[in-house]
Amino acid sequence: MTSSYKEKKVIGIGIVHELTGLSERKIRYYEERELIFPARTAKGTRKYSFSDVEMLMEIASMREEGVQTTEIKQDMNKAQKRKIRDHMRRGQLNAQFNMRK
Amino acid sequence: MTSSYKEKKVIGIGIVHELTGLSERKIRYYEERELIFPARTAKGTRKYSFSDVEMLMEIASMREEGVQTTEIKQDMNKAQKRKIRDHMRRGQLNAQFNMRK
DNA sequence: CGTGTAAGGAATTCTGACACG
DNA sequence: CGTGTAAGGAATTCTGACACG
Repeated sequence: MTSSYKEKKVIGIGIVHELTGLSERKIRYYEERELIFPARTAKGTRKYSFSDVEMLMEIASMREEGVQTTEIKQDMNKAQKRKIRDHMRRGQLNAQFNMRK
Repeated sequence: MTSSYKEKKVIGIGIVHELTGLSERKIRYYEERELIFPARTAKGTRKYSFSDVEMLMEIASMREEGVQTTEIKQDMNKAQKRKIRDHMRRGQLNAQFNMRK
């Protein structure tokens, strides 16, 4: 059930700029590099979630350390795989648990 | 600590319209009647929180039942007082608890 | 590669008002 | 009282491009 406020794409780019301190140019560029995935309204304006905002802040600090967008993307993929692996392991444990009762 | 995503004023009126189904006219009118209190950006555009969105949905259903905005506001005040009363009672209990240990 | 900027258009939002009831 | 709408202006956002490096 991933329908929390944190994931809802409702924030305009102007507010994201205020929240993160990043220029709109940068925000759009990180999307182009596929580091974030805003939604679009019917007429094409971008909408971000609080999750996206947090990701942007992480991107910002990595960029400050000189990390390139490509590397950031690789890190994201690793983190994602770790998450899936953990998720599956938990599923297995639950399966075992259910077998026993 | 009321700094959760739910309270952050980051949503434009267009999205609030999509989320609630209310016309922008209605949304602005309920503000005029002091039922909701959006923030304003530096240049004057309204920003709402998820909390405001929820309140709007409650307002919407009360209006459908024919409840007038004035009455809705009174209900809000009652709910608010109840909240404060409960909050204080809890504070008292905590105080007593702390006395004993 | 990452980011700034000027350009022109399209979409958004704002206010005050008139309308109806 | 509650809500729609047309009006005109101001602010927002979008894309594609040129610039620098």
